Amino acid sequence: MDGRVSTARRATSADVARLAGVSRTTVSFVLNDTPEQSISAETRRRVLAAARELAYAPSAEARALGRGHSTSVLLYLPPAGSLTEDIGDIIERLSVLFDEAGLSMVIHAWTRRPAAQVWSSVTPAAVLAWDLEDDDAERMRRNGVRGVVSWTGSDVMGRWITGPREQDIAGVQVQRLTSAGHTHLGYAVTGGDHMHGVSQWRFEMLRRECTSRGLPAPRMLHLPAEPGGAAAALSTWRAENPAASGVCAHDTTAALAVLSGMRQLGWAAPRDLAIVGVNDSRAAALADPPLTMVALDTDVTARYIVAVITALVQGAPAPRLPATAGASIVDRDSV
Amino acid sequence: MDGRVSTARRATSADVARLAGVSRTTVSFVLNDTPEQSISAETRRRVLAAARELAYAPSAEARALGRGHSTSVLLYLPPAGSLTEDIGDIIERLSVLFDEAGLSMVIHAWTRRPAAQVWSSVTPAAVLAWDLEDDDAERMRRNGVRGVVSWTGSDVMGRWITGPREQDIAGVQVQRLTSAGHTHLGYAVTGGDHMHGVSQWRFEMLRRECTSRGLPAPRMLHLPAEPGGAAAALSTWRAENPAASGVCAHDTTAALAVLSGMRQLGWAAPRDLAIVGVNDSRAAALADPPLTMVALDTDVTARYIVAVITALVQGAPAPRLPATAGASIVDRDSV
DNA sequence: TCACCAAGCTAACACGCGTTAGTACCGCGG
DNA sequence: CCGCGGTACTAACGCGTGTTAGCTTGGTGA
Repeated sequence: MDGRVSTARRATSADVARLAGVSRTTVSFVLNDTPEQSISAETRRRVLAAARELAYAPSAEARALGRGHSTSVLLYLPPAGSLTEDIGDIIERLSVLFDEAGLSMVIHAWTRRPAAQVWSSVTPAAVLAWDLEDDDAERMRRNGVRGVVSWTGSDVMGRWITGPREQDIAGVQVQRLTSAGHTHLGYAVTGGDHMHGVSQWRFEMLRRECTSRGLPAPRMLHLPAEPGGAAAALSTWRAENPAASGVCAHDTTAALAVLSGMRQLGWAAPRDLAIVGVNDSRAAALADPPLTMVALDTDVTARYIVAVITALVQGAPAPRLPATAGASIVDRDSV
Repeated sequence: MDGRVSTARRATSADVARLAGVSRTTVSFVLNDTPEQSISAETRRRVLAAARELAYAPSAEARALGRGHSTSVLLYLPPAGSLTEDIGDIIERLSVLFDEAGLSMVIHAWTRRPAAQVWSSVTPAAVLAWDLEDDDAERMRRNGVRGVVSWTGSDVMGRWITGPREQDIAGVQVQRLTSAGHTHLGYAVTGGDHMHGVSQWRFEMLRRECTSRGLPAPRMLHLPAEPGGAAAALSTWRAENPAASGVCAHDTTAALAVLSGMRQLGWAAPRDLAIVGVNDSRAAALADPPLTMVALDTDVTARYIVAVITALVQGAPAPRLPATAGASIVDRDSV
């Protein structure tokens, strides 16, 4: 119950040096396996033993200070309310992978206050943002951030990350619906989401996919989050687009909202309307009927993001998108 | 498309000093409003102007190096897969609040590798963990971490954070079910979750709540994630506990799983089984029937967590739990 | 005139690390 | 005996802060 502050001081490389009876420099050479330096086996053994005994771990701050940039990656969270299960999965994955790459992930919510103050607090090696203005990106670069990557924005980097991915998603969705005989499609999204970059981008990809296959352009279906409103929005949308028989939902919530509205109207899926959602989740699997979803391979996606960022941090050319696209269909009963 | 590295160097306090025509020390005095130091109005003005012109932001690393600890709070993520919508909300809230408190939040996934190496990468001022072993906590304290807080563990700090909260949740759940006439209750949880500290802890709280009200102890209902298995588990559970008429679900997924199993068995909620879930979500509101849930006030919770941690970091006594408990019922149709 | 004080500012150190430029030692060919 | 090269190590610097001790300058009382 006490708020007592431990006075324990963590071990420094000087402590290790003292215990091993060598200089601090030698400790650094041993622990970093500095090439072109010859250390006798006996000395190396003593240093390692001392380090282990003191549970020595180098200070990231001091290291960053010397090198000029830290090993932390600043991740801007998506707009409020969109930290959902699937995004959570990717973040979890990213955390592990960055860890393995020797980087640590710092998370900040996306607020509109002067960006400088935010990244000043960490001096990140790279910034991974959900959606990034061009001038923000440029300002970050000018302040020494080595990698600036956005998931959805107009920055070139962004397309590397999610652009092709979004295209794959749209492709899988349309493919599944057309193979079931649906040609007139809709794009369903809930709440204020339709204003965000992600859904704009995905809607655009969907449009391109449809025109490239010679299908009519998809029709936007904007649903409120409450069940009652969903039914109303659904019936007016059907009245305006009588031919539409299949809908691509933006996420699990949108798919569930469509389902809920249909239930109120006495419609059944897929008989009256077929649904393909994006980002599989437990809620989607447990819905009635269980939802057919496009699953994003979070591991592939996360791995690629980490590969791009580590490359940028090291000044190497960024890798090309992996061949395995990472978007696959999970067939259930809503198509 | 180029991975070019910007050569731009960020401004340091020395740059500001040069531009303002004063010493670096004076710059530091002005920018930190160091008390007991007298700076002329004119000098102060020049320094502030120079700092603004250069868009100067102090280096967090250098500051941390001097002070001995950083301003970052290390947040251990819950075990894989449990980063759900509501937890996401809290994390989002935490990020904003820590930001306002001048702390930055670093996220690490919970892996079982030597903890030392993890927190060495950030030298955190505090650690906020989902579940923490006592010896891990002690080791962190010894290594200079000022605040060690766990959400669910046996650490005293943990009880400050979520202990009373869990108790409130259990209280609200039981209250709602008993007021609807249900006295024989169950506790539903999915997947491997029943092994984790959170659900153990909540089950325990539920048990205490029931005995304190003179009700029989709740019966654990463990559901697999797939719909089919849910139906089977549900019917054997009912066979073993024929009197049980109400169930407290651990989260949205558990509530949906119960619902899905009931659907397969031809049961209807609340007629055949009443359900109260925890942590309201959009999926719960869109279920059939819409689920009655206990909503955790994420803002109150997050605010309290931040208050405790900032107090610990500053060496002040931690505040008492706020009066508003932050757990309230969201009435829908499953009770 | 001298001592003294406050105001306003600066030199210099510490923080913990990586790294460059060295130093001491030793064996060996000339 | 001298020079040379390789091995094994160390002194010292810089990274950008915050902070302590001290330095000048001008004014004031004795």
